Order: sequence, then C-alpha cells, then structure tokens
Amino acid sequence: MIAAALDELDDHGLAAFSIRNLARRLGVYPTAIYWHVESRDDLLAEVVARILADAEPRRALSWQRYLRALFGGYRAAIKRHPSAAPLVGAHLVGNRSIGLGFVEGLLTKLGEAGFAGAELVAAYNTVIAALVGFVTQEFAAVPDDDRERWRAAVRRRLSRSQLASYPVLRRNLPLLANKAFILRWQSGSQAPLDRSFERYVDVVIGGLERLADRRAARRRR
Amino acid sequence: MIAAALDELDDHGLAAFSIRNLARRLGVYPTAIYWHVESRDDLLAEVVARILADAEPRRALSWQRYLRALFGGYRAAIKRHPSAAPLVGAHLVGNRSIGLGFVEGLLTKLGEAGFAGAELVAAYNTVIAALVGFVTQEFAAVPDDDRERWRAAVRRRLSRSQLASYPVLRRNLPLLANKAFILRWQSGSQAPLDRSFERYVDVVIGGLERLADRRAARRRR
DNA sequence: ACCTGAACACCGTTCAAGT
DNA sequence: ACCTGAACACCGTTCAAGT
Repeated sequence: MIAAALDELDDHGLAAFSIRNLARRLGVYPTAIYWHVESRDDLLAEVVARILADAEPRRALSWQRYLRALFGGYRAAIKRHPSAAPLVGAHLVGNRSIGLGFVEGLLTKLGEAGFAGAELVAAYNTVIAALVGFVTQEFAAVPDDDRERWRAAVRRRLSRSQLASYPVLRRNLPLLANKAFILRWQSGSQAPLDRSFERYVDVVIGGLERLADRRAARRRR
Repeated sequence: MIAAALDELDDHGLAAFSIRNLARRLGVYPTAIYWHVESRDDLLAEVVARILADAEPRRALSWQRYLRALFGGYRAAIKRHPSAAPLVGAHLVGNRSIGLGFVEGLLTKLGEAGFAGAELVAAYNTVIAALVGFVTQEFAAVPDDDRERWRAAVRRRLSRSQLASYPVLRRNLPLLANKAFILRWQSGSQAPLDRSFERYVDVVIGGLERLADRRAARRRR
C-alpha cells in the first residue's frame, strides 16, 4: 500500500500525487485509503520513512567517515526517489519518519568528535540541516509542462548580451550554466552536481573538525 | 496585489493559501487574479522575490563577513514570513525570484576568497545550499490543527521509559527537547534555534576558509 | 477487518463576455 | 485594461452502509 504510493510518486511526481490517483492504481475507492492511513500527510510521512529506512551508516566508522557515509547515503536515497525531495525537509522537522536510533547514533558520533552539552545540540542541528539542504535543492523538480520554455528562458537570461554588468558571471558562464543553483534548467536527476556535493560535504565536515579542534585546545589550557 | 498575497500567506499560512481566498481578500472574482499573474506558482514566486528583495549584503565587507551577513539577512527575512519557508527552497532552484546581481556578488566574494573555475562553482553551490538548508527546516510549519496532540506525542516518545536503549539521548534530553530537529514540537517561530544557527554559520564559513587555505598552500608549492 | 457509495466543501484554470 | 460569470476537471475528507 505505501509501496504503491511510492510507485505512484516515482511515476507521476509529487504534483500529481493524490489519494484518488493512488486509489485508481490500487483499483479501489478513494475512501478505502483512509482505513489504512489517517490522512494524506500521514501517508506521505510513511513513504518518506520507507525511503530513508536504510540510510544509517555503521557506527564502527570514525565520526568523519560516519558523516561522509550519512551524507552519501542520504543523497543516494533521494536520487532513487527525487519526487520525494521536497517532502523530506518538511517531514524531518516533524519527528515522524525518523527513528530515535538514528538520532542516538548521530549524537554518539558527535560526542566522539568532542562535542558535549549545548555544543553537542548545535553540532547535531548543524548536521541535520546540512544533510537536507543540498540534496533537497539539487533534486527539486523543474516545472515539467513548460520544460522547454523554461530552458529557453534561462538561456536567454544568460545570453552574453544580458551579462555586460556581471563580469565574473560572464567569465565563468560555461562552468555555471546548468551546473549552478539559480542558473540551472534541469534538476539533479538529469544534471547531477557531484563535485559540488563533494565539496559541500568537505566544507561541513571540515568546519566541524575545526570547531572540535578549537574546543579541544581550549580545554587543554 | 502580491502585497495582499503576502498578507494572506502571513495570516493564514501556506496550506490555506489559495487563489480563491486571495480573491476574497481583494473583494474580486477568483479569475481576476489571472489577469495579473500567470499561475499560482508564478504568484508565489513573486511573493518569494519580494521577501528576499533586500537580503543582499554590502560588497565592501570581507568575504567572511559578507557570508555572515548573507546568512543572517536571509534568516531574518524568513523569520518575518515563516509560512514562505518551504517555498524558498523550491523557487531558488528555479531561477525566478533571484536577480543575477546577487549571483554576481556572491561569485565575486568567493573569488576574493581564492576560489576559481570549477572550485568556484562548487563553493557557490555550497553556499546556496547551506543558505537554504537550516532556515527552511527551522521554520517549517508544525501541523497547526493537532498542535497539542503532536506535542504530547513527541513528549511521550521522549519519556524516559522509552529511552532505555538510547543513553546519549537520555543524558542530554533537557538540552534536546524542543531544541533539536526531529525532537521538536514547535517551529522556529515559537522556538528559535539561535545558537545552533550561529554554529552552523561558523561551520560553513570555517569549512570554506579551510578549503581556501589549502588551495592557496597548494598553489605556493 | 476492510471496502463501497454518496456527499461536502473545497481547489486551479480556461474562456467568452462584459465595461 | 481590467473584471465578471459560468464551467470543467479535479481535490481531501467524513460518514453511514455494506460484506
């Protein structure tokens, strides 16, 4: 049933996802869904839960490798179901969909990194926020209907004549076009941002490392 | 007209936002809206554009201070209109709502930091993704109707008897409850995550600094 | 335990017609 | 240039009734 919902989402996208379409797929009356699930939101939360089910890394890893695996696994999960990308941010904040085991694992790893107390909370929130940030945007859907029209609009906007007052943009245009947020006309499913994601993970882990080092240095004094 | 749309959004939230309700507020037929705007999505994109209009920092700042101001300004803008939080991620990826002037400014600043070529693109994407990540989640709406019920559910989930197998979580519970993603029952409007956001910005800027330093060191060799 | 069937109160959007 | 008015093809959800 939520497997069917996930199929529906993958096949037709979030915009077209409805209880009624799901019922059609199942060959059942729309109202039958409500015996299995409390509401549309509840249903989608369960779908998200299934998508993220096996994203938790092994705890034997060093905290840096653990985080790297977490970011990679999360991105891979969304890559398999890009239509769910916008849901995850919305549902992660609400607690459902995520088990406390995952929370415990992350807190443990950040503890090993040297964070404790209020700083542990801050590091935890930092990781969760960063985890969702890049991927949500990378796989955000492009309006499907006028895809070609939109592509043309972005291209026109980036045509060299328009860019007279934006020298840095103009100079780097070939590298930026369709490979940078705001300047893209395809989502991450068609045009993945692999290298940017790698650097993003480097930045987050590197930043945490520096924070941890400084706390350690302060303790030694 | 899009001012009225913003008011409607602020007053009743995104879930209740509809062309028809906006028309009611304006004392006009729903279909009249379509003379001013192409679609509901288009309307919301314009609303987002207005919200983010004055978020660009002065370019005289050092790149670190520029980024700090950018993150702070963005958060302040969303704090004023939290109902728009989920829209921004969706619309930033699509180019509308954001001027090329902002893109040029950010690229310039990252150039000053020492990034160039493909690494400039990666740094740019990192900043945009990070910019949206935290705030989108912090201000994501809590289901309004069953607010009390949900709060109770989270509390029950975090009751000490449930936490026997999660020692780190249990030990830090007072610091985590309602102050950490997944473990909250209020959104950032009611329970802001100020300290976590500060650390988050530290991590992103610190991570970028380290990346820039290493590139500089490699060039010197 | 699980589904049907009717009904309610909504949506976004198109298009012709008015002023 | 800007709005009315009718219409179309949808929604999520409730509730009583069936099996």
